[in-house]
Amino acid sequence: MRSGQVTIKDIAKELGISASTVSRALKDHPDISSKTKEAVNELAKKWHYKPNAVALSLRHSKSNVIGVIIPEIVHHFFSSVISGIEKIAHEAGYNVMMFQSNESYEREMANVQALLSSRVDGVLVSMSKETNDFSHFKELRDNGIPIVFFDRVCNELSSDNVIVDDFAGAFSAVEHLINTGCKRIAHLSAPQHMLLGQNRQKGYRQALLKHKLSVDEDLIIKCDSFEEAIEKTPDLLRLPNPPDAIFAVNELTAAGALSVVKKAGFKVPEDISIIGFTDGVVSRTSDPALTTLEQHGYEVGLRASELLVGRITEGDMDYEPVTKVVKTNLIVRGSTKN
Amino acid sequence: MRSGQVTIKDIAKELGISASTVSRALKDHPDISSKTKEAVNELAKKWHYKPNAVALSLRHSKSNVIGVIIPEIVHHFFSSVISGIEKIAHEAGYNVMMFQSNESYEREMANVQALLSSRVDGVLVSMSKETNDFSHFKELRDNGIPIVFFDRVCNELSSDNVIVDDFAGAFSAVEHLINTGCKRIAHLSAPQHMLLGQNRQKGYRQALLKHKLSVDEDLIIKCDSFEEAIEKTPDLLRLPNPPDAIFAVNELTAAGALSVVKKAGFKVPEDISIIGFTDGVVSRTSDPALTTLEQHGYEVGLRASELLVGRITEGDMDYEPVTKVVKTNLIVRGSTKN
DNA sequence: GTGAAAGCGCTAACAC
DNA sequence: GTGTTAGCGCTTTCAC
Repeated sequence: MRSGQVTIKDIAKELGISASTVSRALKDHPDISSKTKEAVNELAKKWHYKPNAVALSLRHSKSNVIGVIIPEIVHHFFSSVISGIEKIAHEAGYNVMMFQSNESYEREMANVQALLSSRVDGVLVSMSKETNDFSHFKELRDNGIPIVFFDRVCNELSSDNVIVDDFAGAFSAVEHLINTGCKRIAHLSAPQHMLLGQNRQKGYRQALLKHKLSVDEDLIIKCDSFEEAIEKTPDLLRLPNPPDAIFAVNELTAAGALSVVKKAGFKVPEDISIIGFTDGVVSRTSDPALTTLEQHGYEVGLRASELLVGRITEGDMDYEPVTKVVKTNLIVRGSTKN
Repeated sequence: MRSGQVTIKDIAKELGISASTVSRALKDHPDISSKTKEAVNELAKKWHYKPNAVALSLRHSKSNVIGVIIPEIVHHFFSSVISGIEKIAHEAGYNVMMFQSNESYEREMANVQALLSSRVDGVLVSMSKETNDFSHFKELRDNGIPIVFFDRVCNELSSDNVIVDDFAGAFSAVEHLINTGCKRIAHLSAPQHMLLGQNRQKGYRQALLKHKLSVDEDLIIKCDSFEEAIEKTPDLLRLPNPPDAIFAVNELTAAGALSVVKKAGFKVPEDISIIGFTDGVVSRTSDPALTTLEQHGYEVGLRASELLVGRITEGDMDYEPVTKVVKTNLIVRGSTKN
């Protein structure tokens, strides 16, 4: 048989007609006789004809591919986002090309170059922690490729963004603790150079202020991983006046704190309440299950993808950037009081 | 300026030379004068020329894209695999196009169609649970596209596979339970049409046999998700002669069983030991932390990707399929006895 | 040392 | 109703 996959030419030759007729027949063009259409469609089916997306891309200067750059895929939040992106993209007829920056600025730039070369129709980005030069993103835009940032966005670049409402989320988490009777609330926080870390801490402080509780700086610790929580939570418990609640910046940190607190003989939530951020499997499967803020990674993916597909469809690069905020919501489970 | 991205023609026109000369200059062809080369390279740089990968793909009938189909990305194992795949692929100059089947046969077929259309150079697949017809994969192969299966492989298809050593892993898990004094070991198993499910069950049975323990079919239940474990584990506990250990086919199932067992008032591991498969965050953070088999997803991704890139490079579809086995190893934690 | 032309697969004017 | 032609961006033989 033919080498490689079946082309329109193969079908044309077999049926003794021209390639353009085959092309038209396949897309049900009104001019073509139903007899020809039938013959073409039958043979196309029999030979498993698949339109060559590469040729179509070249022809139409449109690849129907969107590129995604994320820091690291092995995080529940990011893989959820990808999942949401993938859903919308495929529904809209786009394929998804995936790149990890591994939190490296170098890799991120290389990824952008690959995306430019691939002539993707649009790009979704969550920036690496290292990135503070944005010319590679500008280059995308200069080439008419729309970008939507998500989660790790850039406020120097006026761009479309989809972000999680970190401030409000943190605020409601801490308020929930206060409403259930907690008075000395510790915060295990993310690094403050990340907007996310800043906003969650602000929410924490604001909630305390609102309820006339003083902010004790000893109760705020930079700590944002399971291991770090195992290491640093004991210090909190040893304080002369230990906390009666812990608000952790993410779920693994909450899980770490939970583990330490239980081992130290405290009851959760009776003695110490614990609350996390991001609803992953860990929160659901821990004992007690963790009260947490649902971060809706999947939702972030959906919104970002929708926004991007819209920008691509409009085809006009002269748009007014938009920032969409995905609300978090509190999921009350066993690690906080009623 | 020009609409869209810069092409070789733009450069040619600007310099008053032909497109072919520009093409040759860019790839340092010996025939071209160094003066021309310089001029071309300078302008290419100035104008941020990027070769159009789409045109190259069409020209060379090679897309430099590999497709990946996985059941669901939001699993630590699968996202680790992707991470490994991505690393090797990019090192070898391939981009990665990602598809989720969401455990649906329909979607998996649609994904394969998209991959065929996109003219990817090779495909990596971990099959959906629903899949038991493999003609879509045959179609890929018939079109000269090499496939490497990983984790969820298919023994009806003689194909390249990268698998985790499920048999040995299961065997050592069960042997560990036996060595720590368990006698009635239940198995929460994956569907038996999946090789993975078969092999883990075989390992389970073999370990019992080796240690002269009888296999009680009542203790083998098809159950491979958190929810299912919540639903079905109680049945096990209600048996006239309940188990003193549970070997679960994956980590979420183990976590579900753990939760039920604790709620029912049994002590883990004193009354009932529990062991999982796949080392994700849930196993590390549960209480007690789960003894489990490290499944090395990243390693699986590396091996699978390497194998695929090799097949693509060989360019000959007449190869002898190979199965690579990635070893598991037992991580002993608190959910089993000493 | 450089250019012209053909072709990868497909489509869309433009013919007839 | 169908065929011819040109062109998307690039490479590569074949000229000269």
